[in-house]
Amino acid sequence: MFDIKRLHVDTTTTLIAMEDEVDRLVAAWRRERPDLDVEPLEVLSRVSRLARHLDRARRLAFTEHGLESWEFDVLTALRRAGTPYQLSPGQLLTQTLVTSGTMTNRIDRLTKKGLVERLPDPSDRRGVLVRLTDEGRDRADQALAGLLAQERAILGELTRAQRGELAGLLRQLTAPFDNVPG
Amino acid sequence: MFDIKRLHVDTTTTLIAMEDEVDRLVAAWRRERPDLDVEPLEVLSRVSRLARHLDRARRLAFTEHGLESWEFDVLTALRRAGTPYQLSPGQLLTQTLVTSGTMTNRIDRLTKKGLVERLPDPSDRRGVLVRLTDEGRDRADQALAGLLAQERAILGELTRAQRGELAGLLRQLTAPFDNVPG
DNA sequence: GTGAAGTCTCTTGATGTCAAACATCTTGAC
DNA sequence: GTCAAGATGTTTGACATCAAGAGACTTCAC
Repeated sequence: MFDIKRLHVDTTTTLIAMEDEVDRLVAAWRRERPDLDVEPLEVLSRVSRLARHLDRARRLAFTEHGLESWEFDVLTALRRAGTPYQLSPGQLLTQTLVTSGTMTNRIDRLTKKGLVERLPDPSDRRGVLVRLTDEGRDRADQALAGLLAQERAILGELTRAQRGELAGLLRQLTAPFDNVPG
Repeated sequence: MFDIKRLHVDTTTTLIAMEDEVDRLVAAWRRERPDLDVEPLEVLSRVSRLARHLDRARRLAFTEHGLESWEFDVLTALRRAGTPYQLSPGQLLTQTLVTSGTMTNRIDRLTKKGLVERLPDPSDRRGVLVRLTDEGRDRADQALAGLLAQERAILGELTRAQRGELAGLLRQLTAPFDNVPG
């Protein structure tokens, strides 16, 4: 088993490692269901919970720039595509992990706000291309700067080496999802 | 900068490290905005995306047990509390990271399904206690076993030591959120 | 005791998301 | 050519979530 929790049984110096909600969660399971091996929760429950915290923090950061989180997701996907800043709804799906109906709705709303526009795909008459307007591009750039500042603050807990290690381990978990069309 | 990506420029042996969507995302930003340091995304975008993938996988696993994800979250929080399997809505909030209105709604629906029941708090007349029914307890236990099996499969990518390391690094990021009431 | 401030849960209204069905177009085997 | 299978984007209806605020109760200083 892991000894990590041993590090902070001494409550006088919590500098070494703070307990988090998942520690309490896992301890509770070990008490209630000692027959079960709940070790997987140590990793994956933390991922889920951290993501929820990040969602909330991002929401706050974006409202300062007059954007919603979902708007940021779509606008930056287009921004990353480079000139002429256009992608198909299908390409946007794989980047944002939402369903196609949701994406249609998002494009509608962004079009109404003048941040993107819909064009027919010249090479496939079923298809559509979504293009960023100039204002959409500016808004995306501003919000990205804000987001990075916030994320840097959150990651201040870790050294550069730790961040690299964490990124590598997470990549091993995400790669199967991203590469097998699931 | 990180050298991690260097590991898999050789496309003949991808055993070492597979590229994921965030690698592509970061590469795109470095091309489009070379003036910006987007290193924080290497960690936090992976956390968010992995969480979305996990959400989907969990949803599938739970439907096999006739439960929704949100039902699982509430039922297991009560299950972990131990006999007599009851908590206040407020305690459930902090564990599930939803707003109070959402929790009210969840308790309503679980009550209708006969999985929990609402009792007046004997020590505080503003308060309520939510208690698991016998059926609720059984359903929670079954679904937990299913979830753990699935999570073990996902984590098969990593060695035990890597899982321990990952858990430790994630704890450092989640602890500030969990301990400073935010 | 009394009042102000805080806590706890529920209600309300707006909104975003999903799953599933659908219309349109493309592709490839024959 | 033609037709079935697949791909693409949209529509629909149900539903869960959130933010904000209201109502009921508790706590604590005085």
